[in-house]
Amino acid sequence: MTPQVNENRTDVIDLENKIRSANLRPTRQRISLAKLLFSEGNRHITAEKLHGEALGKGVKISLATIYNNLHQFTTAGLLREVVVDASKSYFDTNVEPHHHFFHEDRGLLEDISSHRLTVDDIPNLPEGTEISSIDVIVRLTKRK
Amino acid sequence: MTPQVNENRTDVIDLENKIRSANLRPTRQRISLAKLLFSEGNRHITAEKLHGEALGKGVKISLATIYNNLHQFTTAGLLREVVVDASKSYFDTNVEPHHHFFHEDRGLLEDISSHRLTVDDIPNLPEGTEISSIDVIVRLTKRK
DNA sequence: CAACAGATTAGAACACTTCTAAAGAAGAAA
DNA sequence: TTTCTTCTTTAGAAGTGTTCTAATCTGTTG
Ligand SMILES: [Mn+2]
Ligand SMILES: [Mn+2]
Ligand SMILES: [Zn+2]
Ligand SMILES: [Zn+2]
Repeated sequence: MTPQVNENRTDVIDLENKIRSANLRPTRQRISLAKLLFSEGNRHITAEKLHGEALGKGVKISLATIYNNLHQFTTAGLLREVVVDASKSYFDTNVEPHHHFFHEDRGLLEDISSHRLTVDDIPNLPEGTEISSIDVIVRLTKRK
Repeated sequence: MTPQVNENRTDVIDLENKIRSANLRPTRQRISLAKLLFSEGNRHITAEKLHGEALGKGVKISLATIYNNLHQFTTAGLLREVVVDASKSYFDTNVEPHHHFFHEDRGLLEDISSHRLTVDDIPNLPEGTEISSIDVIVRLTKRK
């Protein structure tokens, strides 16, 4: 199955370029993380979960490296951080402006396109400030 | 100045009733906290800041008691918890539905009435869920 | 290759929060 | 009032997610 192999090769090269475009060296650890984060659809994931996933797939990587890279990817605009829980950070591979459903019971995030949900009538901003972002979280529980 | 004294007496009695209405005993610590939290306008405050404030006013109270009571007040509907920072919790004395400006540099919250800011076109909810709350955070930075 | 800057790592440290279990205080009953 | 019960407070230990440290390792450039 050469096509399979070629596809994988190409994928890795794309990921390496993505990493290089952030001025970062494509190390074994970064490539593995990029594969987990970016190779299929959008993800919302915490550092510890990602670490567990990596170890589960046999990728040897320390938790410090997970944090280092999540922050570096975030700084480079490859990820964004979503604040929904006062005790842990979620990283989002969708960096377009958008909003979220948050399933409180499962600790799970789901995107809401900002074309669908809109925020209206934002009041005048306090003097000397500008908007850095607008976050809408629709918190969900099980229907009773 | 008897009026002063009477006013204070009445305030404390109101606070004691507020505490009793939550099925909690009006202890010295609870009355002091209620005074700090509820006696002038709406507040957004963290546990450690409130602890510092109490100590600063000579109220002897442990941090554990601050946390215990913030949670008890929240459960009783006297406070709500606002998630804006992945590393600490803010408690809000305004329990009406409303939204927030968050001054990221100063770690400071400011209310936006939900009459002024509205969220439109919330998409259909995922199967089997219902909305528990909708939080809008308008994050602000210093204007450059 | 050599040389260097950047990256990874284990484990310590940190900040915030929760837990534990013992002592203290409030309210009800008598 | 005194007694009894239940609730509350507390110091400090423990827990949790995250960041730091400083030694080692690896990618890149010449
Ligand atoms: Mn962070
Ligand atoms: Mn809490
Ligand atoms: Zn998202
Ligand atoms: Zn508020």
